[in-house]
Amino acid sequence: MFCTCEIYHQRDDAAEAFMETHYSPARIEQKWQQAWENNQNFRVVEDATKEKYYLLEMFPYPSGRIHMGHVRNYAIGDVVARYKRMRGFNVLHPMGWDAFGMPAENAAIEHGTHPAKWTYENIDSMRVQLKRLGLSYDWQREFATCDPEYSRWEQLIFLKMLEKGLAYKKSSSVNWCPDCQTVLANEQVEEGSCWRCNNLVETKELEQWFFKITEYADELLDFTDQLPGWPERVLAMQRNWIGKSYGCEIEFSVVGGQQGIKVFTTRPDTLFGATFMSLAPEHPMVKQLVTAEQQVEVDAFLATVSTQDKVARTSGELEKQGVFTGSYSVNPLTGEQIPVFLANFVLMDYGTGAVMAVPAHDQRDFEFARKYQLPIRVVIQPEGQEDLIPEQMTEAWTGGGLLVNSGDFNGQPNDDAKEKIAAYLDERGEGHKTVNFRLRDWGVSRQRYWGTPIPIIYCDACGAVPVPEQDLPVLLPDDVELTGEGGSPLARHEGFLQVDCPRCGQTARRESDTFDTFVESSWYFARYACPDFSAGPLDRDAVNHWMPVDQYIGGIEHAVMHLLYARFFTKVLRDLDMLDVDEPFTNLLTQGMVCMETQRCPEHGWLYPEQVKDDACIECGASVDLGRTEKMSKSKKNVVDPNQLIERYGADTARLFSLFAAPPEKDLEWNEQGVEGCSRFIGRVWRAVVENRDLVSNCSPLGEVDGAAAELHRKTHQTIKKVSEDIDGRFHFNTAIASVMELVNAIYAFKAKEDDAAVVREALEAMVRLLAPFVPHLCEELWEVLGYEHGIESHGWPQWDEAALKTSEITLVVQVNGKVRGKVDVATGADNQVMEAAALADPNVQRYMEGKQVRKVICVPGRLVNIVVS
RNA sequence: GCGAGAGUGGCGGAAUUGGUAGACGCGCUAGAUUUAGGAUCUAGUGUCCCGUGGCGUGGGGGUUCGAGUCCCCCCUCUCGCACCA
Repeated sequence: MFCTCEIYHQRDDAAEAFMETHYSPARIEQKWQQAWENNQNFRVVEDATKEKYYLLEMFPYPSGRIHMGHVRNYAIGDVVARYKRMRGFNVLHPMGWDAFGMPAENAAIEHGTHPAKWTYENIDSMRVQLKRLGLSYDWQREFATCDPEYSRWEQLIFLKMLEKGLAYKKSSSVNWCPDCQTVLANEQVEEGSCWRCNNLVETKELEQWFFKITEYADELLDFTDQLPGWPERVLAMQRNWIGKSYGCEIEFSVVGGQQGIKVFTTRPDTLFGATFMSLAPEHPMVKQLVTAEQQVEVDAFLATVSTQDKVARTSGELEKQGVFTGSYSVNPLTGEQIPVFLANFVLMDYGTGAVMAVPAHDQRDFEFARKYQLPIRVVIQPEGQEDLIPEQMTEAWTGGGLLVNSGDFNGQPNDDAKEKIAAYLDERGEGHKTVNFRLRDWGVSRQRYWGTPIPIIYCDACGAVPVPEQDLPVLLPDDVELTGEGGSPLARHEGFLQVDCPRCGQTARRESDTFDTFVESSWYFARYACPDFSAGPLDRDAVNHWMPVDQYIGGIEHAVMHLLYARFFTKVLRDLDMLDVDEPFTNLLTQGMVCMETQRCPEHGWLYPEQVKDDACIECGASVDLGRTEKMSKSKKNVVDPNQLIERYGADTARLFSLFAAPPEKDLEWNEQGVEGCSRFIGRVWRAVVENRDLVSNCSPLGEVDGAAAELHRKTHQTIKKVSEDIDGRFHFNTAIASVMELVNAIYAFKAKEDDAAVVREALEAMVRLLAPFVPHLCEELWEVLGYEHGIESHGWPQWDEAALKTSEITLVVQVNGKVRGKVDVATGADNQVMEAAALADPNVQRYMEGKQVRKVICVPGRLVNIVVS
């Protein structure tokens, strides 16, 4: 058919030509994201012919909107994934959703939206946002942890742990808001009050489920020495958290009582100085120790302590308080009767919940003794100092020294006495050496709706009965009303609660608590190996193929909890025969925070960047105060929305700036002008290719080159080497990008003639391929402009040619007495004599040697000559 | 208090094993583009007196032919832990 309006056709052609010569991120980013999806470029299956590489970034909570922290985290990961893929690895790079948690319940309470609806809608919108960044995930492995298919297997793992005795139930104290009738996490207690209703928080004893992480304490600690790919500070934090300490358990008998009191101490050497004893208020022996005369006082004290929340109890700022029980115990070495106190700073869940108090040598005991006028006895005298006199002491002496007032042990160095007193006690059956951990078992019960139900049924006759495997998963009921008050909605949901006992068939009730959401994130990385496996939690073959994660990337805020729980779970899964590795993450990269300057208007408070124009508030025109640079947060309004950024500059620019502005492990300071700079660089890259397209198309192969062309050729290969080494292992993306910028500058500076086309083409191709992991859309498009049909990754990573790096001459620095006085060119590979001769011949060098005697000449081949004169 | 890390131009940051300190980018300055430009290109930009020179990596000492880098002392900042017996 004829067209009646040929003019429009011409216009279309013109428009097309325009679009192809002008960089349009919106067009090419959409084009390539579509292409990757259509071609399934990032889909991965086990492949015995390729080396596997499992790259994982910490999966996000589906809050609904991505923030700059996500952009940075996932941009870093994507560079590594794309680079490794180009290097020929079979890369597993999955993404999913840490989908259970409180924000969904809060949204339900505030807006009446069901947590599931809220969560899945957020996931849908966040997936779109992540895809807009062009991240190379195998989306077919995506899952959300709130999916019943995930819960099913988590519940099964729990049942297996129960069988092995790794999960158990015990009574434990929690923060309790009497008004909201609910349990609060430590971070929901603000200055002793409930974050929601501001009422005073109490502690309350509740029966809760625990995972026996302490059984793995030693292994978790020992393996911190076998994780060379982890940052030292993360390992240090974990060691600190595990807190292994060597000491002694000693039993003190009670005057007039049958049962003794056990204490744990790291200082058995100070035992002769124990002048009283402090027990945790929750100690099980409190009732039997309190005498009738002291009852009233003790009850008052216990009442006070119960109003102090857990955070305050362990904060260190709390005033030391205590009360005498009326009872006495016997110091096993001195035979002396010492009073037994209750003290608010003694914690029931560390050691034995009882402390032998040695006021002369422990600061807390010292303060306590002074307050309640208890005796202080020095048993260690520091060497080379004046003797300690109790009445004159202003603080405890916690250092070393020789024992005094310690019977047969007098005169011994205290380190020796630790061993000897422990041995002596052991002999007499009054104590023994032991180790103690700060790490406590992991309480996993949460009195919440939006979590994985704990698969237990309580029967009056049979007790706590596990839900039979074939009845899994225990599903959350849909018809719940979330108000935020009156405890967990599950505990009030009769339809959910009522169930027959699987063992005896009698009417029973379900457990209404759900798991801590850290449980889901403790094994998701293994499930990515087999997301659709339906015969169990993990497909052993697939998991053994992919695990461990070769590189894990995420925020430092997870240094202890998540990363320790994940390590623990891996060991549990190993011992349950579900996988075969000891540690989940071989290498860990903890990326820094994304920060930005804060801005404040005297009238309107914190301002978003878009509320400021020319350093003035757009509302009132007042000049704004620049605050300090801090982590981006909504409360300070120092945030940049990734979606707006992508709209304005494109995903490639957003990615490039995140990677260029700072090395990954350091904090990144967001700066609009820096973003502009990256955008400009992308424009330069684009034009370098487009403007040279005619020159380099159909050029002859690269032959012998010399002069400026040889220099560009060398620069190309130097850049390939530099970028390869910066990415591989070092993760110095900022310097990798900087070196490509140098190459681009060199391309611009090079005045190409017709017969230089091959050198220019080589430089352009290297530039495009080296940038592909960082700015993939741009590079795919330019690769196509350069005439290639298949995706850029299929061409692999460029190799540098060692021969091309070599120059016939190199420039040496010549120093006289360590100061640079000249530069000379010598042939590559020149020996020391040649170097020295060239250096001595330099006129300026000679000036500085005039009238002096040469003492020594140091030659560093290829670098410098240093002439030492006197 | 304990533990970890950091301190380099106006700013973000380079300098991988001790070998030209300040790569690269931002900002700034000047020039070009026969109009303008928050576009593009080119050049300059640690600092000090005029130079082919002096000084310069938080401060002080040391090792070395040579120190941002190694050793000792001190100062400042950031992060984590903190009544753990």
